[in-house]
Amino acid sequence: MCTSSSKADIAASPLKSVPGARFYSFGMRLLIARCSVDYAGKLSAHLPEATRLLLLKGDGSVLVHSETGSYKPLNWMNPPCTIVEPEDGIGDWNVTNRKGDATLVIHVSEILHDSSHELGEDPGLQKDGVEAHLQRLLADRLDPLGDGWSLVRREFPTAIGPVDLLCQDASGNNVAIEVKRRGEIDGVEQLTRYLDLLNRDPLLAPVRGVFAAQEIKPQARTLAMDRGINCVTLDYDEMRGLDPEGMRLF
Amino acid sequence: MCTSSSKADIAASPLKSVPGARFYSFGMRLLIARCSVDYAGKLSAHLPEATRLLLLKGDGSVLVHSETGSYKPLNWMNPPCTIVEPEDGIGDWNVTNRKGDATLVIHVSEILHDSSHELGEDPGLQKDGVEAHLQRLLADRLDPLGDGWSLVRREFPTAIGPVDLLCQDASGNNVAIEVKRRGEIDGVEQLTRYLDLLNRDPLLAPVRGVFAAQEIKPQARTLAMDRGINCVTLDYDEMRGLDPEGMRLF
DNA sequence: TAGTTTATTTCGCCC
DNA sequence: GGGCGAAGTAAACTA
Repeated sequence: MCTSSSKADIAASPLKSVPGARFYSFGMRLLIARCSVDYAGKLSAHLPEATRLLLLKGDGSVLVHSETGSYKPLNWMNPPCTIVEPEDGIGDWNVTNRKGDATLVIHVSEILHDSSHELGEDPGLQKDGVEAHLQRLLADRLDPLGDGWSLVRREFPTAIGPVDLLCQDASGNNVAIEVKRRGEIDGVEQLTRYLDLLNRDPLLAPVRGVFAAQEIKPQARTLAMDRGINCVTLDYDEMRGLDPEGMRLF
Repeated sequence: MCTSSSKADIAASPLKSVPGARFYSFGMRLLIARCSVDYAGKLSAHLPEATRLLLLKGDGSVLVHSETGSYKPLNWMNPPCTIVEPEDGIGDWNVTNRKGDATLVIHVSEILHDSSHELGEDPGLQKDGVEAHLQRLLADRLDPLGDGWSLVRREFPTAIGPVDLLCQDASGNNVAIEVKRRGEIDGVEQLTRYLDLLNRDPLLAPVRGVFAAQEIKPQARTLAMDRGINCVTLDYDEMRGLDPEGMRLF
């Protein structure tokens, strides 16, 4: 029925205990259980008894998955919510959301698997056509910046975070480049902070800045010009066409 | 980092093995792994390395979940698709869909947990105002079925799933009732399977069937009659009005 | 922060 | 099976 191997069997995810019940704080818990489910919120729904995966996320959200079907769970509860679990796991698991306008009751009759895991924060998804890809395309071919440019490093590290691109122009001067899909004032401020820092390093200085984006808002352009930062508008489709490397993503 | 308990550690879900790789046929596999992910399909997306839950469903679909966030996975692959796994699990897991217009590559650097489970078929979700509620209303008041009926059990369990209602008619004969909002051929087939099973049990046999729905399609009615299954059309509003218990949902 | 638009939408329903 | 519209929409983006 089940095979299992875990590299570590250490302390469970932190749980606050109260008599007869436990509340989750964080961590991810996986249960394979025979259960029926009742949901009452904007609508009412019911799942007849069957064996399912119960996924209890660190933020209190709950997902009920079956063996088939797409990524949408059969039933679920969005965070933030509170889970109250019966003493031995058998019985009603009551899930309520913070707003109090929905409840999910999982009637567990048998638990076939139960494990908890600490995953930590997730850096999150990067989609193409956005900053990450623009940065890659630009790093591969610096043409839009001018002739004779060379790349020093992508994601050049500084104390306050990595600069998107550090380059040298045709004269051999260092240039810090901030890449955005949509260039707004925030981006100019960000680049300004990087330039401040980079220009304190005698090995790099003088470093000037280029603000590169698919679209640059007038206010951002004005601020950039005022601070001596050049603006470059990037044509995504053209860059993608120019650069054979750009065709394969990541 | 992890606590785990499994009731049974028997054979894994059936897997077809080929040199250096395994293909899934069914079962559900849970992996907690350090990984990065690349997706290329209608769009391209990338997940930097982190520890995540990899959910490999029986139909070949794959879900990549983090510890937070709602029910939508960070990344996923819809069924049907094929999973090719590296020899020891470390390395690239290649997921391709049947149509061949999308690929998902999971670069696994460390596996913290790995378990497989057989869940079996799921009876599926029943939404409000419909099946579940009709079932409850009918269970509370069996009037629409005839006089002198009594309820044996709601969701009477069988090997292939729960029967909506098991009743006894005025003569004390068992009757299995399948409740649908819209009665179609599938529902009749479903009830037929239940009846087959129930009638093998000498303690229950003979068990006849009743197909109850708000609306019964002509084809379904014909098939039901042909199999000796009675059809009952349910008037939702009338049942709701008759039964004071029926007013509160679940 | 709130309103609007998008989605690897998913899902149900009708034809 | 293809088209249409809702979804416990969720999530991203814009103002």
